[in-house]
Amino acid sequence: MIRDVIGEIVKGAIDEIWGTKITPLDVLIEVEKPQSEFGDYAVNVAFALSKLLHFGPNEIAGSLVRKLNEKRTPEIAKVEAAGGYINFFLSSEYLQKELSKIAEDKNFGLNETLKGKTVMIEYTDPNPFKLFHIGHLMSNTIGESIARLYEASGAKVIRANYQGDVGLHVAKAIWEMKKEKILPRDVVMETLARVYAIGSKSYEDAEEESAVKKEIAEINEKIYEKSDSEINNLYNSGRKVSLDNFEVMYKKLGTKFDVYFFESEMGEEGKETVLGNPKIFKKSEGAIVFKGEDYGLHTRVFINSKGLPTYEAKELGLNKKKFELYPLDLSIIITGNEIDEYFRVLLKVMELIMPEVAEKTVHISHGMLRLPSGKMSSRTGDVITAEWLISEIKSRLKEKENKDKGLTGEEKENNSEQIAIGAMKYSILRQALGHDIIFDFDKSLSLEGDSGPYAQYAYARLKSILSKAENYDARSADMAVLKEKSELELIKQLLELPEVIKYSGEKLAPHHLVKYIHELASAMNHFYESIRILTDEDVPRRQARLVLVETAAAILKTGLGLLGVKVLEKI
RNA sequence: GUCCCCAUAGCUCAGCGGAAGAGCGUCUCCCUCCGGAGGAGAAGGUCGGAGGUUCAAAUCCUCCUGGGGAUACCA
Repeated sequence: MIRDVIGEIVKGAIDEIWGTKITPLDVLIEVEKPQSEFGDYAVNVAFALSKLLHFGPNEIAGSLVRKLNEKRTPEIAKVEAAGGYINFFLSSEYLQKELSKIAEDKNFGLNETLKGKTVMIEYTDPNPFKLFHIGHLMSNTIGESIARLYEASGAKVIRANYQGDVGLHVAKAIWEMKKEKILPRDVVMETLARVYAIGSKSYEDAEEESAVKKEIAEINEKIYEKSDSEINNLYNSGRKVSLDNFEVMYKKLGTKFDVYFFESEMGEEGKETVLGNPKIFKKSEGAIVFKGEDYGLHTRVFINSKGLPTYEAKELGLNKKKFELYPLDLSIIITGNEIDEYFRVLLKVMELIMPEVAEKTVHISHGMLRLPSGKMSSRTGDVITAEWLISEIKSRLKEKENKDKGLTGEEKENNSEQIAIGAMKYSILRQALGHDIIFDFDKSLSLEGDSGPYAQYAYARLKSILSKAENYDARSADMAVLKEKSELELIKQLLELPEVIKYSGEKLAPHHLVKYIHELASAMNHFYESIRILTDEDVPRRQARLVLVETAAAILKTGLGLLGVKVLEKI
């Protein structure tokens, strides 16, 4: 890569000038990307050298530039010293040559740093009997993007989904279903949304030791024991309706899970694990707990006073099972950040009782999507569902629909769905993980500028140009005719892709890729505003420009694909 | 109380040891021209405050202030 080339020649120059005084190991040569007006790449070794050599950074940078200018490298057109920095400008010849290479490289951008590794990524994790809300949308969007980034680095990715099909939330819903005398066969999604909201409100409003709380606790136990046939029937029906509903959403979002885990399957394993480690867990007030305070954490209950495993115990079972079922090199769990500290306790417990699992398990979290009024909650019923959000974006898109491009009704519908989902995913992935997104429609969900639709639109325009073009061929076109600034800037941008993919994957940070995509789409828009393509009289140049358009479109498609955003040929 | 996370332009956010950035919003321009969900330009910041480390701090450390989360049988 070009960074390595620059690093090498700088190292060579340092060695030639000061070889007797310092070794190249004394200083770390970092090649970074400065603001574009300073150059394409910059090296700041002069600052570090100035301390070792007792000269000013400016003077040292100047000496290095003089040395670098003595022998030219074909990749570099110009080297400058400025304010202690050494700035490098790439040559047109280099850019043109690279473009011909990537124009024919179908796998451009991908790398093999994780080849042979198996990685499980657990994400989305919705709970049957509850709605699929925007929190799940966030988890799904982030998890899917990270899964794709890992695949782009050569890993075998197993997409996992852990769904909470037992627990108090289910009991609350069934309690209300029983009260309303709902028959199992009549249960639909709307029923579940309603009974859960009412059941959970009743639970919250009820006094301690009240009949309501007792009844719900009793149902919870019966679900666990599967001892009551009426409850079993309601449970089975509600569970299936929920899961089918989730499946529709996964398909819409473009996720296909390889494995589903259920909370109901983890209780036994988890309970055994806890009981099998009496040195780690302690009895306290009738429950079995882990005293986190000994490790600077807090105490958590693993088996409650009724003898039932809590979520914590089940999570132990789950993580154990993951490694029993698959030869994992890494297990990533994605959740909301409100359970960060809970997870720190859990990981500490895992470290103590299954260190081989713990050391390969990573928990990363995202912030909450918040309403301006406060925390989003599905308990009180003011939940924002994924379904609602997508349809709301769709209706906002209608206001700015383009004039007719000869699309059928079906194509239009598919377009608006994909643009809405793209806009939503883009705005989730746009910011670094872990921070809350204050969900204000007009502010946080942009459809212009740095947004999904902007990138999809740039792609559609390139495709539109290509669809009107005569035959052109990447093998015969000579890229040396591409000399305009906008052309060269676009090529530079294209060449960044491999590094961005690698970096975003390593850092588990899709937002770096999002930033790149915006810069790429912006370079494209600038490019086709400033030059003519189809009407260019110079035939060889027209051919070369078409190859550039085609390559740029392919790279934008790759990049958006890694975000889980679909491109559209026509908008 | 204790423990985590956060504070950068009017708003939403990048940057996380080297040269203050993007989008939106505001103000100017650009459709005889391959799609205006677009392009060109301008205004706008002592990076919450105070110390410290460093040749160099938005970035690292300490304290303070303000916001969010967690803190025993929900997840």
